[in-house]
Amino acid sequence: MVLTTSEIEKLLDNAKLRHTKQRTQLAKMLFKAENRHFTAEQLHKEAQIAGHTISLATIYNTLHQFRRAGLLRQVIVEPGKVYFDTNTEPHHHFYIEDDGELLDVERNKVKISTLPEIPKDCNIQEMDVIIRLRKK
Amino acid sequence: MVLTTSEIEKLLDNAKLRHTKQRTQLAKMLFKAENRHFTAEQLHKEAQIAGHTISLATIYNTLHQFRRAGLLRQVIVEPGKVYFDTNTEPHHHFYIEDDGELLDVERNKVKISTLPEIPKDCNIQEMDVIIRLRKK
DNA sequence: CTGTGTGCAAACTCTTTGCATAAGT
DNA sequence: ACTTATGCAAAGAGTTTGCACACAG
Repeated sequence: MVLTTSEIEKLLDNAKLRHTKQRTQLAKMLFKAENRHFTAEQLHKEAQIAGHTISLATIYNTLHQFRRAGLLRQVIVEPGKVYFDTNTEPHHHFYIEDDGELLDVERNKVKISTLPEIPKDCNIQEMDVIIRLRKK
Repeated sequence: MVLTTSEIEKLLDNAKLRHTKQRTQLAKMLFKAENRHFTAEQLHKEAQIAGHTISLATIYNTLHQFRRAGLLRQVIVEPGKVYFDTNTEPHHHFYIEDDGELLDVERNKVKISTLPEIPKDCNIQEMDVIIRLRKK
């Protein structure tokens, strides 16, 4: 996203979320830089290293609030671990299994020319393409 | 798969797994019918309804043994839940979010004409396409 | 017999929840 | 003041593991 501090404040306003210390700190960590992928645990560690006081529970709460506000997306690539992605545009992923790293793949880099017939009475909600990689 | 009892016995032989009561019962539940998708929990319930005596731990152990033997595949579509799939051919999935149901999509029904550049020093391990559906 | 498999319960990991306290507006 | 957010610890879901006993070869 790469937003400025004042843009981040607008983001919170739009989401009708109070500008608390923790929320603002997390928002800055997430949206001041390029798109990123992370787990709650990773973000927690990172916040602590940055010297912020924030509990893991608050990280989870905040991430879900951001997700509901459309600022984050969940990516499921491994059992028992939820990744979050600051890129909310439709796109795909590389997943490097060796070290659990997620990389964005722009949507137009994967051309899907044929789609299967969708079961009647269903709508497509989303389409995930995960290309699993192993290091040589 | 739709195998006969004797084919299932060969399956276990090839995987170098003893023909124990529980293992054989599970193998029959899984491979005597068409391809299916299920969680360990679901399979456990089903086994109990069928009157089999088998613990959840043994279900997990057996599923992982089958997976190592290449008889099953894992599919990750939801946080905190692992689905298994008896279809080990490369293929894709519909996931009906409303009721947690997985459906196979044959590989040739999804034509991918362009692929992104793979990071150097990596190989494609697998490619998952999950089409998430919602009921109207 | 010998070694592997099984069931149970306990442990573990990740995530969510309840509740008292703290902070925002 | 009033309301919402936070932190902690406890609870929860799904899965894995350790160990004594049971069973297959």
